[in-house]
Amino acid sequence: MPIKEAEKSYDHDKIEKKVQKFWKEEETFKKVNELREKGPRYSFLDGPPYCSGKIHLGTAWNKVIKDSYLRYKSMNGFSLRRQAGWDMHGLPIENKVEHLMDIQSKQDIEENIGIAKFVDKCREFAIENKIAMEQQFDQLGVWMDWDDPYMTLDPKYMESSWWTLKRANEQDLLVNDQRVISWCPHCGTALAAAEIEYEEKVDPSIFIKFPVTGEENTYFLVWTTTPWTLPANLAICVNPEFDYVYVSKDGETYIIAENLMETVLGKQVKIRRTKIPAESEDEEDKVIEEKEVMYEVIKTVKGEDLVGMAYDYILADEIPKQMEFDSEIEKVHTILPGDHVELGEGTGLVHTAPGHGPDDFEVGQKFGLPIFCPVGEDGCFTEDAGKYDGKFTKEENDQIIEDLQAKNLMYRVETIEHRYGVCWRCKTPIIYRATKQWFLKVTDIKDKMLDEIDKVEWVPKWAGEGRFHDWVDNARDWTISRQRYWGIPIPIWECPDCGELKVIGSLDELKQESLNEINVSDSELIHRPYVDEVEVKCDKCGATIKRIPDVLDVWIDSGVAGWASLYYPEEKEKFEDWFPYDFITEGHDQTRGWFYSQLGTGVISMGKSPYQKVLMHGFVLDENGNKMSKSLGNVVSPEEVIEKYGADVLRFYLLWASKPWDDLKFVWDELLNVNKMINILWNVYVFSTTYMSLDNFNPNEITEDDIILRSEDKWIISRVNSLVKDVAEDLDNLFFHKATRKIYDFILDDLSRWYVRLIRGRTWVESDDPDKLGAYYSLYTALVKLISVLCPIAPHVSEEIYENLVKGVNPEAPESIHMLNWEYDAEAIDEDLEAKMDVARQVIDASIRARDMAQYKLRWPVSDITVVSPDENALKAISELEDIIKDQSNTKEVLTAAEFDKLSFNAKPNLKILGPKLKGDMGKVVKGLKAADGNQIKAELDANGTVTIEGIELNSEEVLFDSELPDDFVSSEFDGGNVFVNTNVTLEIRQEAMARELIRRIQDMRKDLDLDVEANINVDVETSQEFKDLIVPQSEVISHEVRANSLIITDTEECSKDSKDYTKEWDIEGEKVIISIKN
RNA sequence: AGGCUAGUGGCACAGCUUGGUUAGCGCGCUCGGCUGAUAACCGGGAGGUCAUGGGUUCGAAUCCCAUCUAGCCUACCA
Repeated sequence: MPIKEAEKSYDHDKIEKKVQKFWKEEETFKKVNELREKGPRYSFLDGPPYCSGKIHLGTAWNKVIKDSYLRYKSMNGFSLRRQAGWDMHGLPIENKVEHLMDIQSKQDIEENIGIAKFVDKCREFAIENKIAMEQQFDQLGVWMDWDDPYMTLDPKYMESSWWTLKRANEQDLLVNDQRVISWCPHCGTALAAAEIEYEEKVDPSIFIKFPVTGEENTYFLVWTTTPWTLPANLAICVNPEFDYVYVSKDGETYIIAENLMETVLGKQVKIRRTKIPAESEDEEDKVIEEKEVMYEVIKTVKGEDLVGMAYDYILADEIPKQMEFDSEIEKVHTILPGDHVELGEGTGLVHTAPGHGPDDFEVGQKFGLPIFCPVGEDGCFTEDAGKYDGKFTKEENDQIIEDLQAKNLMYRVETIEHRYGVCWRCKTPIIYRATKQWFLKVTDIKDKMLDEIDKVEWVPKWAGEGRFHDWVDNARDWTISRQRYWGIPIPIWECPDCGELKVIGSLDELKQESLNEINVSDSELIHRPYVDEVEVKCDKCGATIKRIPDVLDVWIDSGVAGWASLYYPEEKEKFEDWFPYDFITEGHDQTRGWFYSQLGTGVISMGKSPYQKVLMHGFVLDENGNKMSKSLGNVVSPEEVIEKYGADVLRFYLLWASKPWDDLKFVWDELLNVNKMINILWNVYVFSTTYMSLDNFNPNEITEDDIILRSEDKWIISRVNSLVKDVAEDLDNLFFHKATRKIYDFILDDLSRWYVRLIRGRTWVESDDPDKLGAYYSLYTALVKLISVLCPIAPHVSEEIYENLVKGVNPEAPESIHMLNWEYDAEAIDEDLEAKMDVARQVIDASIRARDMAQYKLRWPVSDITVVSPDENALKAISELEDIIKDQSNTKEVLTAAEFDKLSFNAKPNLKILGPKLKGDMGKVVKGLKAADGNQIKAELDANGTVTIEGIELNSEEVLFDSELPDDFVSSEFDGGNVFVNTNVTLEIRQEAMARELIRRIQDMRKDLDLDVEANINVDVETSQEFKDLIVPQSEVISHEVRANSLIITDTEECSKDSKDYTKEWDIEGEKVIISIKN
């Protein structure tokens, strides 16, 4: 089968659909994997995207990096595991389902809908979303094992996470503790640090007067932005090191940190200046200064002097519970020392509510304060809050302020704009609550985690060394319990009587331990609510015990993917083959997410990091550098791009536009560049197939004897092999931007703009000319190599070209381009030749530039050009590639020289030196130099170092030269020297030039007629006697170039033409020329 | 408040590791050319205080310090 002529234009939609259909029907992905089965393993783990239903450009980028890299690895012979992963549990889905089912609260779920139904809905929703996203990835041409993915809702996956918790418990890393944690009042659950986002929020900023017990009109000034925590206030902290002042103002005394006094109370002394104009000019204006003291400092004490003082609780009437504490516990409502108190904001006296702040909690524990938290899981005050019972915390801010104002305990009320934490999904501002939660004691394994980070190879380096290291270093214990429904149930059964824990590590274990009969599927059994019903026996006291009701933080779900996706430890074989992973890659948001959760659970389960190399990639931003978000309305969807330009263009663009670890500004105009590149590749392909199919070219039937390879042929073959080599290096380093930019430059510069241009003439030759076949062969080789480099990145268009170019002529060829090995021919690389070609190109560019500036048409030949360069290697390159230069510069001869001897020089005196030296004799020398032949003077100076003018000896410093080009020359610079073009038009040149002019017009007319490239024509030309004489000697050339069977050139008078022929009248260099053609 | 990253013509980027001609490329703009790859190509031109300020050096886009701006991450912003 021969090479087929390609479709004239690049239709991405048609090609990509066709290729994807081919992959599906032929199960190409599977076959490629089988092909590499025996190769060395390269293990990769897909970070599971959350099943939100829609992928965005960031997700697309992520998968494109993975896909391109893995396709490359596969071509290098590695056996891969390309299992897709899906993150399918968690609050985001619960929130969406709540929305769909119009659910308002947890109570709704538990009492009206039922957990079973709610969980079912969540499962259904997650699976629907997964399917939708699969299609989107598929459209991108991402090759992953979509049929056998790992899913966090898979019971076999989930039991692995149970095992991890069991491991944690064995190492005493699993603890239940009362602590103050972040809490989402809407979702009614604890949140981990990773689940909190920050937004600008406006909150009250109030200064409260806490009356000092037993001292009339004396107050501690305290600042807070959360009035709703005041009902839980149990103490005030001061820093024992700081100085505090007693200030008397408006009849009251305030205690405040000295450094913050003026910030809060204002300037202590105000100065008013009154100017009294002077009465006469001799006197100066009088200024009267009046000092007004706003308040007075009575005394200064150290913070530690305040410690132990008591204050009257400010909401004593509203909250009876508070007064119980007051009477029972000594430290309640007193001043306590705290090193955490700083002077950045506030008053230096910190309102302390152990139930509402992590620091406060610690202080409370230290001094034996009760952990008083009169707020329920819905964010509403409880009975303990007395007057405020049942009200939502944040909404009660105003009421509390009002109550305090009524008691005259408010010093000042303002608002403040600051960043405040919100729930990552429902955007509700979080509150701090003291609750009992389950924790992984990350603080105990932190050192090990930090060690492991150092062993991992990070790309870029700062991702691990800076960012991630910092995050882990600052990590607190990980709150893993969630008071929700759709998640992995925490496998802890706790005995209410003796407190004994039983942590179940697998489904089998659960079934064995269960006291109930189990008659539901594994998938149901391992989810709520079924697992809640399973009762087991307490190992210690024998009591029948139930599971704690919480589910796991979803970050655990994905954190355990390394072994859970391999069903370890229930299954061992695959685990041993693939764990730990050679490579993972995710966005920089995953520093605190997946990179962290895997490392934590990995150290707990395996004692090491599950990954060995990490590429941390950037974010896709809009063209202004802003994050794409629905609220800004600047989101560009991958589908939109694919529809306009296709998946290959998008894929290439994503890897080309920025360094992988930098953020990527998505700019539509830039996409056009890539689109253009692919179009040009396609044009080269069309160009190739047009001639190759015409000549029935079959590369497999060519032997060395059939072809002649010119320098440019060897050059392009060398270049393409260099490309393969260089791109491999870049891809190995994960420098996708460098790899794609090299490919881009190769297609545009080397292949299209240079090589195709060089060989254009040769493709016009008919018959099996070895020179033409040499061009075909080289072009073919270059194209096939090129697509094999391109195919990991733009897999569709490469496959399409491969199908025709390779499979079309070789039935034995692998059935997909993705089955090729990544190879290059080191022997074919000739760096010396590549360097020489660079010189030749520059010379040609320079000569064209020179002609262009002189408005000497390139179409007209010149008799010679002279390349002048001091660099011998450059001159050598030029003579070696002389034919190319001749052809492309349209010159009959290429001369080289170290110096251009046709330059004429005019000598002139160096006035700066000669002026002072000669004085009166200057005139003579000026005249003499002007009259003399500059060239002669230069020669003499070069030879002797001196020259004598009018009897005066001058040295080379004293004479300057202007160089002058002869009229017939134009010149232009290139990197290594100058090119001089001889533009003298001889008769011969004029003849050839006019022939070219004529040819150009006939070609133009052929095009008008839309003739086939190979069609023959008959041409009549009528023109003046003079013009006829110029072109007749060129008849043969003209006929050949325009494929004319006959060419009749006549004087105007003799003319008689057939009116049916296509006839056009032209003006060529002032001559009237009438051309008729017929085919 | 701390950490990380970045700031180079209108736009998007390279160069910075290892200091050294006239800071480079593409797009865009503009003027001109070419015409059998033509939705292509070639040439000329305008357009840059390399964020700012210091320092080191014979010499700084590049190294150092400080500042500003932006993005991200973090924080016990009470």
